[in-house]
Amino acid sequence: MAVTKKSELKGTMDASSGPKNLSLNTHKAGMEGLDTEKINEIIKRASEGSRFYQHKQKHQQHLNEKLEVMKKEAASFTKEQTEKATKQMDQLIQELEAERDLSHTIVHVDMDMFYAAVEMRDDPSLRDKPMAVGSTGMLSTSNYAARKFGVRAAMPGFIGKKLCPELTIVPPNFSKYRAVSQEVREVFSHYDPGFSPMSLDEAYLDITDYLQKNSSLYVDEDDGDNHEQLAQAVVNEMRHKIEVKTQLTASAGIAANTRLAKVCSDLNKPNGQYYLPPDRDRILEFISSLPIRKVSGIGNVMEQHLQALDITQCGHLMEKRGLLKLLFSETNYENFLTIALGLGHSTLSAWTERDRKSISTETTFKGTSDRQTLFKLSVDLCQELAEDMQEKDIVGKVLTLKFKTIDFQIRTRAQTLSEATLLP
DNA sequence: GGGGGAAGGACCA
DNA sequence: TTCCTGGTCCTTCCCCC
Ligand SMILES: Nc1ncnc2c1ncn2[C@H]1C[C@H](O)[C@@H](COP(=O)(O)OP(=O)(O)OP(=O)(O)O)O1
Ligand SMILES: [Mg+2]
Ligand SMILES: [Mg+2]
Repeated sequence: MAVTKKSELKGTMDASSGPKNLSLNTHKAGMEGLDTEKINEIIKRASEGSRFYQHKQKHQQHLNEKLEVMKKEAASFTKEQTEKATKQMDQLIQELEAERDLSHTIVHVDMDMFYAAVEMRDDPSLRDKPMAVGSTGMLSTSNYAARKFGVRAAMPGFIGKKLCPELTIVPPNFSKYRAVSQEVREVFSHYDPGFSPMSLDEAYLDITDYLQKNSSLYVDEDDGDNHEQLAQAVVNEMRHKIEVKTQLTASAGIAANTRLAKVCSDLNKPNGQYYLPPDRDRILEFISSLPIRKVSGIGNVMEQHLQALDITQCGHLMEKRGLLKLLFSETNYENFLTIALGLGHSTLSAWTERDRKSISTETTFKGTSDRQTLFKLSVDLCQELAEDMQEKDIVGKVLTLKFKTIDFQIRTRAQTLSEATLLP
């Protein structure tokens, strides 16, 4: 059992932790095309029979049933229905196209194997050795030597050890990562004072202004169409500055909007960058063969839904747009269209000065049903959360208790308070 | 049809 | 033997106006 106390400022809930499909998450990042056969075998053997694995299988089974229902529904639509839906989607496309904005240059910067890189920098004995940051219970990230063995983020440490017995596991030092992150952000602010940090190790920058004002520093004037040269030079310099300042490398993607920039930052990892020209045809060409899973927001479950409809690349979203309109919610099919068109936020205004919506603290411990033990843990978490809120000068309106059973079911109980309150 | 509340779930780093 | 933590946003259901 695990217990969480969460205080929220608005009114929603959440859960966490998403398992993978049936085997290893090979798509994400790091090493491509190694002996995945063997790796999956080891993972399966290590986890088979465990409560976690049982839970995962149950989840997958439930999903399979839903996929079957969806496929039946998809087969039941008439040609007329699909054609009509396609026409309606075409109308939407017109509206979306009218808003396409290719005038901004957005950069997504993402540090390479961030936590692991910091630990390797500060302890030379860890370099060249496979290592990961985390605990026996869970790894936050791994270095590239470890990724060769299939050791990855969101993998429990004990499985990492089975894949790679010589793996060194280092406990995380969050205050250190926060300090490094601060240094990196100082570099960002030189290129875009309004940059949007998305986590400790990544941020979006809108360098449109910077390019316009400083182009003469990087390229010869009157050189015709030099946007690529200019943007590449600026981002290269930025990554270089980060490396000089922190001894850590970063990768970057340069494109006309945040969605594309994010995809691009992954393409030449580590210590590389990728430039996608702000040109409609080039963007559509790029996006059409892109695996849907590479798009931020499409996870394991949605990938399986789409795969069941033979949609694996973003271009397929366009081909099957009528069917998608009939099967999915409005938010979903509109999102699919923007993906298929290579659209996204071309400014960072959506992210500026967002107030936080929730604050929480949770802990996982050895399973118990003992009332007193659970009560004591709850009180401690409340205490911790209250201190955290006091420190950050936050008041809450909704209090949520979250608990996780030994078979990984997550339940939440929430109560709205009549007044925003600090101490429950 | 809507808003507010409660519960659950997908996804991200 | 063993599968984290702290966030965001979306969907569904229910009650009620
Ligand atoms: N599932 C997770 N749980 C906790 N922390 C995580 C998790 N995934 C990632 N992190 C942390 C550790 C990472 O160093 C940091 C940045 O994530 P991310 O950029 O995805 O990977 P990375 O920087 O370690 O490697 P990469 O070189 O692929 O970018 O966030
Ligand atoms: Mg990273
Ligand atoms: Mg990242």
